[in-house]
Amino acid sequence: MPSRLCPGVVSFETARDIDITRSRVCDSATMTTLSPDGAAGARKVRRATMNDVARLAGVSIKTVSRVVNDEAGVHPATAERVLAAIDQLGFRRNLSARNLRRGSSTGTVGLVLEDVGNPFYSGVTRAVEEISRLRGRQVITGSSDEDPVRERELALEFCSRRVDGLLIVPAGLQHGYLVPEMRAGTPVVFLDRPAGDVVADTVLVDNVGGTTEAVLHLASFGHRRIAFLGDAPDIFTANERLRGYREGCARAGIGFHESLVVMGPHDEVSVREALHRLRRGADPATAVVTGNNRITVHALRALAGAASRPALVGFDDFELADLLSPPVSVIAHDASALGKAAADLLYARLDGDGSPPRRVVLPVRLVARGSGEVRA
Amino acid sequence: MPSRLCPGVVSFETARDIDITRSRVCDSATMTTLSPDGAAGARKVRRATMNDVARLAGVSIKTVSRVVNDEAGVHPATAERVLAAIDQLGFRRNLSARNLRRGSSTGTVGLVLEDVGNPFYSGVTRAVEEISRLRGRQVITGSSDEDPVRERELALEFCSRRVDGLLIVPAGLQHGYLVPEMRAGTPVVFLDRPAGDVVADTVLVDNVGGTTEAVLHLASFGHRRIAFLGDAPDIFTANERLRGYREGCARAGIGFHESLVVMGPHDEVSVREALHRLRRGADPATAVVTGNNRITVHALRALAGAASRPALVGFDDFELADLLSPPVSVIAHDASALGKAAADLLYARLDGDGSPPRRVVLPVRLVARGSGEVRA
DNA sequence: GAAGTGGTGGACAGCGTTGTCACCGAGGAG
DNA sequence: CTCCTCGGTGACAACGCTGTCCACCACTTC
Repeated sequence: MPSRLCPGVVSFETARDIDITRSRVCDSATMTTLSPDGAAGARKVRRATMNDVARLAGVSIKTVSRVVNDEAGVHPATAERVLAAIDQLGFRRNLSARNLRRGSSTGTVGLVLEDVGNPFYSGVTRAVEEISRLRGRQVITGSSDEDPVRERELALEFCSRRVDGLLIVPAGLQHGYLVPEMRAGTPVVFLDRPAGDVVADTVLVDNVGGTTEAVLHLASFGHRRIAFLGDAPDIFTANERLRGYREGCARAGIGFHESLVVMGPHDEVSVREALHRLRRGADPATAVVTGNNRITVHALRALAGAASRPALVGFDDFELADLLSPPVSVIAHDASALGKAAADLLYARLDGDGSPPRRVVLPVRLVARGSGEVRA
Repeated sequence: MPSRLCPGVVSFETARDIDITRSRVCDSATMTTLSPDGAAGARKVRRATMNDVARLAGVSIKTVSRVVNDEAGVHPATAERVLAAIDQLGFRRNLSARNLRRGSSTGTVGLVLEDVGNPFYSGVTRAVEEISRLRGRQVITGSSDEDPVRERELALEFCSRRVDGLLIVPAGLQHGYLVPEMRAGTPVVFLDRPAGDVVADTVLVDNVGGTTEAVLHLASFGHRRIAFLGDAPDIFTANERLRGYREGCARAGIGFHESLVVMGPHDEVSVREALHRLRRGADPATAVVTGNNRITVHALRALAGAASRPALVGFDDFELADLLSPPVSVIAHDASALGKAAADLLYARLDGDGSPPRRVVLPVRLVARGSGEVRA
């Protein structure tokens, strides 16, 4: 057993540094049955084609095609021979060649997002996959890591693969590169953020409304010094949420104070420092709105040991928010609803919907759990 | 603003029921610039081919190919004309046709897992994607939802698409269907669980060792009535962890009691009931080992309001475990390490590694945070 | 003037499929 | 016996691209 007992209480670790050199390796002797080829390995072997099957079965290639495609008009005995040959050779129809010849769709859609590893986007991915499954299509994903160049590479690569449609969480603001693709008939739907300079279907969440609501909610508990910790303002959602914050301040009649706003990019340290700064001095912040779930989590960690806590409302819901103490109030929106709405829009286009581009804004909900319901 | 203020404190909700019919829709009039085609839409248009480009540029198709592929020996002026034509027609090389002709790889690998939406697997996905990116390959994913039929469909579909390799989190125990594919030279690596009846590369985590360690850890704090809540025993990892639990009980000298084991499938209700049952009576459990992160979370929710809590160690780490009170002790293993190890193995095969199939067992780590360090 | 030489471009085949059309032999109608 | 139908089958081209090979046009060199 390679790991040892840890006697003490240690802080959170992601176990990212597990030492792979200490991994155990068993050889095949301890394993069972059914080796695919004595000594296995990826020897580069030409795959059997219909031609090979045809030769072996003593029929023409066309007959093989008929059998493979379940076309009528093949003598049962012939079909039998063909199937036996297929089995013997391990033949599997080459979909690329098929699609090429038929000029039909490739049965794939491309999904470009910021990071598949982020739970929010993996929820989106799952929803897209689910809808695509019903439509008989496969999903190819790629993570842009918020890099416009990478986004472009991915999207165009997908186009070269002739995806039937493209779902994109935009990383940048320039999407002119997609115009030829769209003109060529590839529908594109933008998710979570709009494209900068292209008119296309877009699915967003109500960033402004949600943040406004968060501020009003906090103000209704008597808070007048409400801070906002947001992501880098060149990210669409961050900027929108900042707008919502301003709007909320205005509507609550508490004024907008530059000094209460700290935009990112944020990491654990910067959030900690920002909170520290905001909460000292003569007129400290008594409440905080955090601009996304990463920032919320950083904030919670920074406040973990603190004697007093500001009231807190976070944008984005996250698992276990209800089990923390106090439970965290959030502006919730649903990754799978976002993915579903976008996929539905895409498939409507693929079904021939030629109406003008739509912009769908999904509602958000304030989920009050406790952290935001504290009197000033 | 479609949503309203929620005055009270409500319990956790996933916002899954957001009403899409209340979504706002803006028409394109409110949008900006650069419409791809006056009235857009996915009119099915034949995409420009090299032939079209050649005609327009007044050169042969081969010359276009040369330009597109940056081959030497094209007069700059000719290249210029070709590039202009490409631009005008929005031509983009068809990768399927190219790969078909060249007999080269499709530059894709297939990843079949249980659910992309699950944070653990999305971590795996991200790692696989990252490695694949370095190798210039795209990843196609599919979720089997623990259904062997679906897994098989996905894997074979991927093979039809001629993926260069396959990474599979097995849903069932029969994988003979992959033998022809493996024999045809498609390398397959199994992740997280072994295949039932095929010898192939496999990457696992140390399920037995981890659970044993959890039990010994709890026993070291004086617990002698340690319960185990595990997933359905036909799932490999669940069964292995049960084995580890037995082993731990044996080594701790506390005996194995059938009545302290409750295997799944589990949902929130069944976990709640199981815990309730285990903790009453004359000789109640004073400690619990939970068999995966879902079960751990269910257990935490069930215990949230309770007056007294059993000591708890969960298999699988999860975000925020350190911020709960008490912080949750876990057996941690790393999704991205798993994905990376599997991808590395796959690419080694693609690079020609013909050695016998390997089984890699990644170590796990006990991360003691508090919930498990409670005296009996 | 004949024979190389290097730079430029095209004709053609073929990757693995499928759509079109034509063929062949058996059987039924006239 | 001829004509026609019809089930079963195959030859062939083509999908979009690239590898091979060859043609052509200056030029240079003997």
